[in-house]
Amino acid sequence: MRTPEVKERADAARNRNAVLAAAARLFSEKGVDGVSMDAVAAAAGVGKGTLFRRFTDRAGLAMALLDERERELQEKILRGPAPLGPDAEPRARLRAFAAAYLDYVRAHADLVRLSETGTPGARYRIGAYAFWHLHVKLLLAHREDAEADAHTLLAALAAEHVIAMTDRIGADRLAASLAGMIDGLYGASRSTS
Amino acid sequence: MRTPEVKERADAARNRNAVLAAAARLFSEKGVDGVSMDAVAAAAGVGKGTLFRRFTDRAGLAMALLDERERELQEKILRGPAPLGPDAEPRARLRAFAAAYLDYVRAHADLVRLSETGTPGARYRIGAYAFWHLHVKLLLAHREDAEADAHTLLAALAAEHVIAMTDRIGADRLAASLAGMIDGLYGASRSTS
DNA sequence: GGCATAAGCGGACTGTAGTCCACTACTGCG
DNA sequence: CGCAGTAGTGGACTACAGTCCGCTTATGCC
Repeated sequence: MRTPEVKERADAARNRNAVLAAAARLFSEKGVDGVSMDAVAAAAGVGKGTLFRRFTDRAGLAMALLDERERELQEKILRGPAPLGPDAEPRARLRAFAAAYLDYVRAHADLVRLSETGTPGARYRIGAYAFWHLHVKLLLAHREDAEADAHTLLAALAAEHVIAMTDRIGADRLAASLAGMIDGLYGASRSTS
Repeated sequence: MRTPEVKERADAARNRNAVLAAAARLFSEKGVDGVSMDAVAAAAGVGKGTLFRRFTDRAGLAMALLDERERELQEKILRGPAPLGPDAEPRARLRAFAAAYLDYVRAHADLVRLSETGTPGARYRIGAYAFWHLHVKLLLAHREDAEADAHTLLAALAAEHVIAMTDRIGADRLAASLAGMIDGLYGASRSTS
């Protein structure tokens, strides 16, 4: 988990791990949509109250499960080799990010969708989104409003969209379209710098 | 409703109108999220089964309510004056579409979100999406993969995204970012905002 | 007008997310 | 070591979306 603000009691930690393990197993066995929160609680041997206290809701549980994978990608971006890492040129790096993030979403499609679809606006409030957004924004520093453009680009990487597009045009065409869009952002800069 | 494939029985039509009227009233009184399907059924004086038989689910009810507004915009696009209508240049027309659609979403934010958020992928299956997509695709005919690019552009107009962005950067910056993105797709040096 | 038939109806029922709160048992302190 | 206090627990409970199926009634035909 991301930040235990205060030290966590031993029994609580044990239960949290039990829940994560049970959830991971059930989700992979029956699919994300085939598992109820009751089932997770029962399989983990805890009560429902405990489950919700720790993870807030279904989306929160999904986020916790994604946490590790997500951090791998963040690590590669911050310290890994080019083109993802800091040694690449911005445009190439942004293209690489889009491709890598697309892979990440596709690899965990249902979980990511679940994590983005809980309460309205959930996607935009989670720490991970802030990270991706900051990264893209910095790579778009030449734009007049890099912050807004970063959001716009990330919209096309929302799980809901990625899943639907994978279905109807395939991941390759989606990736190519994103790459083209990125090129457009470098080629048609409205900034004077 | 869009197309009664077969003639509809008189009592059915009466009930459908009662439901739409009741739903419109309740939604505007208490907000979309403050109204349950039971409440709509009760207010319309029909049973729950009837409500679901006609509208399938919550999202379907939202779509039915949006139907008329949506068609107004479609009409302006198909036959209205420039820049939205067919007499404008593609780029200007696409910019105008993005702005107009953005307004449409913002004007009915909760309903549109509801209509897009029902079952996973709902947004992409409804007829309206097909219409917008076709329109954008035709305006992007010069692109290598106009179909994919149209999807990518529309991703930034999903209700979820529009609502979140309105909150955090404001509609104007979102609109400007979309315009810039469109300019990028035309490969051009800038045109006036 | 009377009848057959299927479209339409409605409300009881099911499954699930999320809440609540009385109870339990760690943990730190004296 | 024993106690106080609070973090943690669990399962009964609520609210709601969506399903099911036996009953009702509009409609078209004779």
